[in-house]
Amino acid sequence: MGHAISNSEKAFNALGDPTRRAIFEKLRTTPLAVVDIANGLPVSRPAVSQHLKVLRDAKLISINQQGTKNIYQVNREGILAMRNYLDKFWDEALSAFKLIAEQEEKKL
Amino acid sequence: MGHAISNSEKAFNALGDPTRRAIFEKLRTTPLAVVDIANGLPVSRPAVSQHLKVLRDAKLISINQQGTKNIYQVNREGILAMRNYLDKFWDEALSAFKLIAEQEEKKL
DNA sequence: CTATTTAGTAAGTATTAACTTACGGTTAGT
DNA sequence: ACTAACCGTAAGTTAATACTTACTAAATAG
Repeated sequence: MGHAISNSEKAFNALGDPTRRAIFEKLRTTPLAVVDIANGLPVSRPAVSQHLKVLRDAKLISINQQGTKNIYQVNREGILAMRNYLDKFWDEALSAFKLIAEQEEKKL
Repeated sequence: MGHAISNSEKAFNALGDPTRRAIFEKLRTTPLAVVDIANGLPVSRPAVSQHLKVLRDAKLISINQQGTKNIYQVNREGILAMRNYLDKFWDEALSAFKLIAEQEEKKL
C-alpha cells in the first residue's frame, strides 16, 4: 500500500493545472454554480466537474448544495493550512540560501 | 502568438510535479550537483536535467557552474517573488470568504 | 406526472508530459 | 593526447491525465 498523499501535496498537484487555476481564480472572487464556472472556460462542464473534485479533494474549495445547484466556494481551513505550509516552505528555502551566502563570504 | 506565461504560472506548473518537488526539497537544504540530485531519486539523470530546466525557467532555482559540475541552488529572487504573489493570492481568497460569511450572516 | 435544469460518473479517446536511451560536448586529471 | 567524470539535448516511447460524449440521478417548475 503506497502511503497516503498529504493535503499540501494534493494542493500542489491541484494548482499545477492551468484550468484548475482558472477555476480557483473564479471562485476566489465569489461562490459559483458549476454551470457558471464552466461558462467561459474552454472545456466542457463534465471536465469542470472533474477538476472541482480534485480541488475539493485538496481542500482548496468546498461545496454547498442549493436546490439542483452545487455552489462551490473557497475553503478557508484548507487555504489557511496551505498558506502556513508554504510560509515555512519558503522560509526554509530562504534561510538555506542565507547559509549558502555566508559560506560564500568566508571563501573570499 | 500565445501570450507569454508569467513566472508565477511557471512556478505553479513546476511545483505541480512530485519529482520536481523532491528535487526542490533537496536543494532547499543545500546546493547540489546534478549527479547528487539524481542519486536517490527514482528517475534517470537526464530526466533530472529536464526537471532542473523547468525549475530554472520558473526562477525557483539557479545554476552555478564549477568545473565539470553544475551546482544548483535555490533562487532567492524567484522565491521571494513567488512568496509575495502567493501572499496576495491567499489573502484575496480569504477576504472573499469573509465577504461570503458576512452575506450569510445577513440572511439569518 | 412530465419536462427542464443542474450536475456527477463512466468509458473511451486524445493530448500532454514525463521518462529512457543514445549521443555530443566540456572540463579535469594523468 | 587520452581517459574519465559530469551534464545537457534530441528523439522516441511510455505513462499519466485532461477531455469528450453518453448516461443517470436529483431537484424544481409547470
